[in-house]
Amino acid sequence: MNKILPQDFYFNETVWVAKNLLGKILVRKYRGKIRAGRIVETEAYLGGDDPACHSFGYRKSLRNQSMFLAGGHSYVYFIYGMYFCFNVVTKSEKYPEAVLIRAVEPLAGIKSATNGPGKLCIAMNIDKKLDGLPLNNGPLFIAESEEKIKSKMGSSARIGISHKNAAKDWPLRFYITDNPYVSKMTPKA
DNA sequence: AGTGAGATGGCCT
DNA sequence: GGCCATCTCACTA
Repeated sequence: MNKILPQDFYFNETVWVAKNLLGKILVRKYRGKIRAGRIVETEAYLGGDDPACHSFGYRKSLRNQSMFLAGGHSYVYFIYGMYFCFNVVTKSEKYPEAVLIRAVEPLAGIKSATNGPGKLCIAMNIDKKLDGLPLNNGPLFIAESEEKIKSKMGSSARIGISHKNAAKDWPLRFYITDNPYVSKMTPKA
């Protein structure tokens, strides 16, 4: 079994974590079975000073309270009335920052598409019950990849940010170029 | 290929 | 009431 990432991996700067999660393995244990995928697309959300982040202005609410946990916890929220999105919390409790996992490449036990944040949560059975959990050895964790993947990284503005948002052009989306499982969505104009 | 609308519901002001 | 860190389908061309 691959080595599980230590919690201090997540204490680093959020952009560093977003870039370095590319290639890592997301593992979901559900009813005694393993579902796993290689992370190929992420986005950084920079907490109190990021107008596109749920915790902008350091406002804490029922929905976003998991962002105020220490790095290495999950933040799962419900969006558009039908989808969940999965994030990894970074840094310390003082900084409500996180990395959105936007797409994974299926490796094991996956039966449907994983090339988007809502779709990968369906494929890996990630929902609100997994919100706020430590990503160590529970039903959901992230592990090193054993083989070195030769891949280039690309970046862009984040997807789905309102055109009125001051942070809509911030280049905080990272992905493995030429990977077919990167989402097809494009930033708003 | 690109655009636009609808599904669908919790949360915030 | 309006806004969403989405996705799919139907439409134009």
